[in-house]
Amino acid sequence: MADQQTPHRYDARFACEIELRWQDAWQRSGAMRVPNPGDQGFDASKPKFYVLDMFPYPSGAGLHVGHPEGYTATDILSRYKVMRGFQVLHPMGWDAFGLPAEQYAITTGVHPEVTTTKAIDNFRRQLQRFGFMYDWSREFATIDPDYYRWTQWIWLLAYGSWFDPAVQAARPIAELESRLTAEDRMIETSPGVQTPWSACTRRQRQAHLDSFRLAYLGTQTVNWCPKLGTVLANEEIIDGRSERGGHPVVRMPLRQWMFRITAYADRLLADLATVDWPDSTRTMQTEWIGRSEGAEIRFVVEGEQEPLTVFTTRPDTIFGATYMVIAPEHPLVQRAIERGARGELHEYTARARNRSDVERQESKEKTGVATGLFAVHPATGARIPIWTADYVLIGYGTGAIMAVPAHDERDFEFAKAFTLPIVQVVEIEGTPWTGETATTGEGTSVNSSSSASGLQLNGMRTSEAKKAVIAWLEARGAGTLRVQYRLRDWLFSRQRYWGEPFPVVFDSDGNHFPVAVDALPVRLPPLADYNPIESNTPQPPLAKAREWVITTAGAAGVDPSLLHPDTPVTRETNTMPGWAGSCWYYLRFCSPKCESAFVDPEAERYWMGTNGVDLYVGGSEHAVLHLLYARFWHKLLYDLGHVSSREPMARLFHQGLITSYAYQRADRSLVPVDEVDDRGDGTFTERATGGLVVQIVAKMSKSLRNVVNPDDVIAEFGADTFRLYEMYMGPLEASKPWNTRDIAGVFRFLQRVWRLAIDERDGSLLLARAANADVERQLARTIHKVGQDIERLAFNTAIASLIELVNAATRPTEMKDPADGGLTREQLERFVRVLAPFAPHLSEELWQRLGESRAACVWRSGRRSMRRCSKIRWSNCPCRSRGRFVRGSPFPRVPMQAKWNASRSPTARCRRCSVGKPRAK
RNA sequence: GCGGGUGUGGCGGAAUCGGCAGACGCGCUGGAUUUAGGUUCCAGUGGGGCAACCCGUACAGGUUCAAGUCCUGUCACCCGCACCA
Repeated sequence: MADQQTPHRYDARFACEIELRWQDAWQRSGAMRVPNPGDQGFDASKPKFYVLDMFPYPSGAGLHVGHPEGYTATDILSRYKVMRGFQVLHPMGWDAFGLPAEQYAITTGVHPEVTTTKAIDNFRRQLQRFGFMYDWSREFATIDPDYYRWTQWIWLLAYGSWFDPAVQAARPIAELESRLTAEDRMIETSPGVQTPWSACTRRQRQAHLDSFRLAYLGTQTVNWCPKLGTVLANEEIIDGRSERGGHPVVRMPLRQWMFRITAYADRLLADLATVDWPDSTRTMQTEWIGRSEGAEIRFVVEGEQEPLTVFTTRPDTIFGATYMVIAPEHPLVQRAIERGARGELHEYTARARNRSDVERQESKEKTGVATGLFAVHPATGARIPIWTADYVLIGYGTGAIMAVPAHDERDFEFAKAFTLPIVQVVEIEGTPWTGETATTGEGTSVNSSSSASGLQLNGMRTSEAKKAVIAWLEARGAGTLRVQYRLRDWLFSRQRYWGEPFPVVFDSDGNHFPVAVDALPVRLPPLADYNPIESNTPQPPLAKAREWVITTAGAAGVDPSLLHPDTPVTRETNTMPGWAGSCWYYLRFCSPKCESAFVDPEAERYWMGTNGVDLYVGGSEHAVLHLLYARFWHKLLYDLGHVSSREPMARLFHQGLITSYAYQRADRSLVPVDEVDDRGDGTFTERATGGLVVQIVAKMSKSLRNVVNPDDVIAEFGADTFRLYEMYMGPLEASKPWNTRDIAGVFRFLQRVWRLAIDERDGSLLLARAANADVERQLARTIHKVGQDIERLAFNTAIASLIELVNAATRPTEMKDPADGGLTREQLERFVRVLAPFAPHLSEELWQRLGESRAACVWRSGRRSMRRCSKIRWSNCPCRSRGRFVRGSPFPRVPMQAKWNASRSPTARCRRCSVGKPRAK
């Protein structure tokens, strides 16, 4: 607190006062507005820089200290880039559809829009208090009808498109239709029946086209989460439980809207090489897509028309296939039951179906039942039994495998459990075959020949044998090369209320029809009761809005040429998942008010350019889900000519998690932070008992009472200190513990800055009469370093060098005349510029007191000559005598890179070293 | 189990290219200023030793004139995936 002697001290009250004043001034002057091409103030000569934060889900709990971490980083970079002459787009908005608001509505009956709007207002207030340079005129939320209108529009675009394998890109489905008409192609109208296009009924044609749409209605085994009352995408499930809430998930077949993301698997994979993203994230996406090359092999099944098709990555081990396994859900199981298999089979498949994924995860013990069917080995002609077991998944490959127990651990375990034959067919160097375990990996084929079929693999390397088998299979029509992905199509329907409605209706026969683009948005109807409808088949809450659901084609906005306006129709009652709005928001920020398109093409070309967003900052928890989905939508838009870059985000950066300290008793139970005393010697005690507790690092959580509220911190130190503290904690990408005690350090730094320039007694400027040469050199070096550090997002070291500079320039107490120390007016002006991106309010205040205006605040790098360390260029001494450094030896920099040779040997050099001279700073 | 990452003082961390380990901050110690506390300023602060010096970047080896940094192995923690054929 400022006392009588120092009324002009930089304390929390004063910091808050100038912060609010400047925030208001920036807001009123429109300093944060960013013009678009064609707008007033737009300067086409300036390069653009688009920096984006992952927009938040505005929860009722308000801002968390984790939010401002990334936002401060991007704000510093934005302010720096503006000073460097860039036109910077740095927007903010709200990812506002989602489960928490809906679940709150279920318990309280308050409409999600009410709670969400309130939460948004609170988030905006909190963010504005940090002085972030967001262009608030571009703000929007995904729940705004003006926004979700275009989310629905993009969905219709996918609905009206197909993936043309010839060009590996999305094309309008009308092109496919005209091609079918022109070529009068034969299409499959029912299993095994081919009909020429011209002879097909309208229904048949429609069904055929529907099977190609990128957004399509598919019956799939879905992940139903009873607790959440909705289905979930594969990506939203971790260890058989919902990512959100950790509730159990069961599998059931359901007709749902899907996205054909698998069509883009290869491009999503290949283009990862073109972006500047963290390796960890690219690896995770690569693994999620899970491309594997192998063969599809068709086995003849005794007494069946249809062959059994399997997928294997090791076709070379075909001679080691001693049995087959099909998933319990495989159609052939049903055939086996029909053909009179034992009751055991029926029992097993029924049990496997009901077994939740959680249970499946828990026990990996192999179970299974023989189906009684036999397949014929294509090379040897041997009869091999077909089993069913739940270790084979219906969702991957063909849901069937040829089991090669000798060279696959899972098959080996199963063969041991059911005493099935095991035949070694690969010899692996360094891993001798013992028959005790499976040997996996590549090697040389053995026991792999059959004179009858002419397939000879013995002696071949694995890669060679694979090719030979595939060629042999293809020649006989018994199989082919195949690429398989782990990635599945994206389940896009949710049985929720608080999401974007699908712009689609159904007639009484269940045919679907799109809502015309000019009838968008399809608005979410209000509802009194948000509870999910209890039912065996999942029923979305929207079904309760009966007047909305039951309507006519005309009222719903279906094109009259598709359906007569009086036709009774029902609306789709599923809604889109939370990811929908975040898939394209970065595009809307380019022209948030555009009414004629989802994005204004000129604005899109300017801000997105050919590489997309220049820097995207957000948590690594979105490494797969959001970032994969957004890339998919972007590629779809790219194919259809709506965006100009192949990838949405050129550079990606994940800020680390801000954790907190927690305290543990000897029995590992946790003690709330506010019940612990620091004894100051690195040990901690529990206040109530006096017992020793151990400090650990944990996520902030209510139960540990270690959650830090940004509002409280700002009230105590000001926003500039908060910003500086979070940036000074450590590397941006690292996870680091919040330590309230450390904030004082950066607060004191800002006080020193203030005291350096301002007399605390009367508020007047304190300026040095003449520049000190050492301080001047350090200032030049600091400006250079801070610029470099900002570019590489190393804010912690940038701040450290600012502190060093201020420490060097600080006047000692005993100095009588303040003009003998500190910085000159000109030096102070340069210093304020480098400080400004980090502590914008304090800097602006000093800048104004120096009589300058913000517009003139450009970044000026120091003169190179002034950055040199000192007049005598001392350098690192490579000289060692008996393995020891000899200090203080002068040594030119260049030869360090040069090769060492005898004449330059350290001993020779050290003879010339002048030991004992001081090292220059 | 597989893949990726991280291990540096009492604490957060620095060392960008293989070149004086511990910048900067917290905490702690001492001093000056102050009636006092606080504030501010100055100095010290990896461990051992009176010292010169010795030891020190998870552990064990290796490469190199030189290793926190590169290589091999081990351990611990974190993240992702997990019966994906």
